[in-house]
Amino acid sequence: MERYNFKTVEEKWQQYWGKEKTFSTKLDKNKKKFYCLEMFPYPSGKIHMGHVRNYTIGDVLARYKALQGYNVLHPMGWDSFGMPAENAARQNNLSPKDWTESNISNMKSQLKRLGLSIDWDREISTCSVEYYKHQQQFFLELYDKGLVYRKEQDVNWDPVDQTVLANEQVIDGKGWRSGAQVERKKLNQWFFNITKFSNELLESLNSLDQWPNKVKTMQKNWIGKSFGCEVKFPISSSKDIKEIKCFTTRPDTLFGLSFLALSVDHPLSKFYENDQKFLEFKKKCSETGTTEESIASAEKIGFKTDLTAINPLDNNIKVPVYFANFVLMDYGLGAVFGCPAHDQRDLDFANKYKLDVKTVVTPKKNNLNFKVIDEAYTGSGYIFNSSFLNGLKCPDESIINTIEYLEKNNLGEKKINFRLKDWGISRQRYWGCPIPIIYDESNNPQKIPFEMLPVKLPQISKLQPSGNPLDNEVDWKNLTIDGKKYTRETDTLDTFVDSSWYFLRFCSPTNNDYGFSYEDIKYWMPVDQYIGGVEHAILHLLYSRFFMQALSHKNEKFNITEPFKGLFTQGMVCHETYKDENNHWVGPEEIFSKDGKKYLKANTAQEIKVGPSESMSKSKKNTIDPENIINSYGADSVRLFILSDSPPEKDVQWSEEGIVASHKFIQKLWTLNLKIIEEIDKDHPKDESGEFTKFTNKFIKKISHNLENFSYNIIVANLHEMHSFLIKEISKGYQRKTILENYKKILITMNPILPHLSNECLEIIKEYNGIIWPSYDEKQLEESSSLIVIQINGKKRGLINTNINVTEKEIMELIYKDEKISKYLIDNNIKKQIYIKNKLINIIV
RNA sequence: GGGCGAAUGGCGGAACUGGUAGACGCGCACGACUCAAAAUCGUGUUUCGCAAGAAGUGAGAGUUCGAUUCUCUCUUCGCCCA
Repeated sequence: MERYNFKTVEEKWQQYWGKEKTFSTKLDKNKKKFYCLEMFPYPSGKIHMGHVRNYTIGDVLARYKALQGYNVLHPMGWDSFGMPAENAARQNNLSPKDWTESNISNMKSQLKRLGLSIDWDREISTCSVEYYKHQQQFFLELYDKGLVYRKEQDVNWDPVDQTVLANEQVIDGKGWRSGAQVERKKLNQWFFNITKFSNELLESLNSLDQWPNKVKTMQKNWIGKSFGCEVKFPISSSKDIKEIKCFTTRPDTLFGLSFLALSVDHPLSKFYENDQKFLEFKKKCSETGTTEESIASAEKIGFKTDLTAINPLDNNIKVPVYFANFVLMDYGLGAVFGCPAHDQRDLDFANKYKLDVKTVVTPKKNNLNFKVIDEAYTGSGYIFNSSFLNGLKCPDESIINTIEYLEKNNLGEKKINFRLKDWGISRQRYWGCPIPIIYDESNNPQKIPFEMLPVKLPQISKLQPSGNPLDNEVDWKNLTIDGKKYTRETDTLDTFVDSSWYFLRFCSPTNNDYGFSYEDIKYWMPVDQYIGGVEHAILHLLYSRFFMQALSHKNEKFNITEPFKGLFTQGMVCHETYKDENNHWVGPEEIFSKDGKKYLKANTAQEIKVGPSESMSKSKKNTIDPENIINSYGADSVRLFILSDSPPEKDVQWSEEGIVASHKFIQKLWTLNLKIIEEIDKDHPKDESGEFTKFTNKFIKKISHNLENFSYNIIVANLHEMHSFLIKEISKGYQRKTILENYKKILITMNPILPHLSNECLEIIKEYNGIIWPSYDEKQLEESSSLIVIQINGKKRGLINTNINVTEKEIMELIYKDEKISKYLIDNNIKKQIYIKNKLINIIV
């Protein structure tokens, strides 16, 4: 029998799609649009299984919507600025541009072999001038709106490599490459004022009803709105200091006050600039990293000042003031009050410096002997030991009352604080979008004149091993305008900026004078379905949402506030892990199996230890190269398997057996096709059964429903059911007309998942033209008989197949005739009967 | 520590608004074809039991005629934030 030649067929259709420009999309106001977008890849060199899964999920949806008649925008591009290119260039002595471009061309051809319905005419790459010139324009626009500013901020500084490190490059407080102890260093950097929109970004989450709750919660927590209060603490000191303001979410614990703690960058530090001991302490603080985690895990240390703070609620309570390493200037006011009994961090600090610990919250109202010793109590309860606050229910009632009291007596005021910080966008890197700023001779920053855009990234033949590359490009860095000397900003933009508006660019990929045209985005935006990994749940999605806020700020023409209407986060692709007897990771390709056990190929006697299935990663060597798999089994097999074993939002386990099974199934569908062609040719004079048409209608309903719900794994099961039904049913004898009509519909419903095979079969039966998503006939779904479950006392005792819509009385008669069931009724009185029409009867005896 | 989510055969997983638990696939077993093997096809496969039957969706309670599904408590695991 003829076997299915996936190589020829898949290549044929991929060429056809390319030549016919099947997936090129044009703005068409008469058609309803559907914008389907998957997170664009970083061009690392080769596609991996995660990409295969992401883009297959998106492609199924895009093809389904297109068959339904939508004008589908399904583009693809490259998130092509970033550090890996710079690292690779340093290692292999080539230019980041060449490295990136060759990766793109390789990955593009790999993606094409998956048979994705992508409009390649809209391809964009963020590292091209054509893309980033518009980004520079946006930067200046935001600058004019006052949403860009410069300030000093701590960075992770690697003293050996003379470079700034991202948080993930700091491992155990050391630089990932040099191994040097990372320092905190202050640097002038550019910021986007994302916190201006904290409230909008938070409130607007409520409108995103097609986002997973999980992601919305994560964003909510990240923005971190908290209600609290600024409290004024009077200071007694010989210096010119009257008061210190602290932000707190727990003013109700004020009577538990035992110290104030200030950031070393607090304005008051100016009084200690000549104090050698303070400067030493400040230096010590800089040895801790800048992440919240490293600050939380570092030992709490303090520098005691000569100041004394007075509790605003009771002038008799006087406490010391410290500078402390765990207080950061960019949270709240850079000053906090310490209440050790009800905050673990404060308790650690108080114990270290032998400060008072006064318990002011008790879990039970009557337990007035409750005392915190070495574990802070942060739960709810009642206030005590607190003068006029005693007895208040904590936290809600007590906080409200305290704030009210403080405000009335002008001791503090209610404040809302956000955890969200402004977005630092400066990167001391070469391979990124240049920041369109220049500095005059007194080092004052200013916008580059508009007509001098774009600021092109200079070609650098050889990157130095350390330092900021653009800083060394003297010819590029220095420039003269109207006889005046200037230097360029040598930092580049965070690559998250690149990905914060790329979905707008896809709408107008060739628009030359602006990043997009308003006409295009009015039609295409928002993205109807965005699909990608949950690892971008916070930053990328939040930054993109901010970018829409920023662009629409003071611009009536731009009225998109949320870029992504629907969001779907897919799970990861996992694989078993293997280790040899020396505990070294071993890749799946180095292994063969015999009698159910796995051995090392190179050394046939060595048995391999099989570890748990974990997400594919190079370090664990448990990756599978999609290209090899496509070569061996074809794109349709890969698509089928990547969708089949798990729901798309959960992790899926890649297995050799699985892909083989999918491939076999493709062959089976081909065999079915051959059999159907035979039956078509036979052209039986009349239909011997109505089951085929009935099945087709049910099938369409199921597949449509499962497509709408992303239940792609169930669709694969439906396809198997379809195969086993049809392979038997078809030989019953059907007219040519009946077969063609039904089989065509079935092939179309298969199309989103198995586009090559489906198209090929449609062409063979000469039904390729005018394919649209089939509808189903409700009448055909009606059953002529029903299978009724008979329960006695809630237990299943039998099934009765009978006419549709039988009455309860008729069913009881049938039950009495059935000995197997009726034996449970003899000698028993029926107390109650519950009858669900056409489904079930439960008899209580 | 806080938040969110999950737990169903040997394995991945089905089960629409409470109504036949285990669809579909993998694996395994047996059979057919074959000199033989591979491929292919067929049958079976939750557990205990020869059977009749009984038990069964992480554990325990509750609501209900009926709970994988709803409520509460607990255990374990995962993710995010600290």
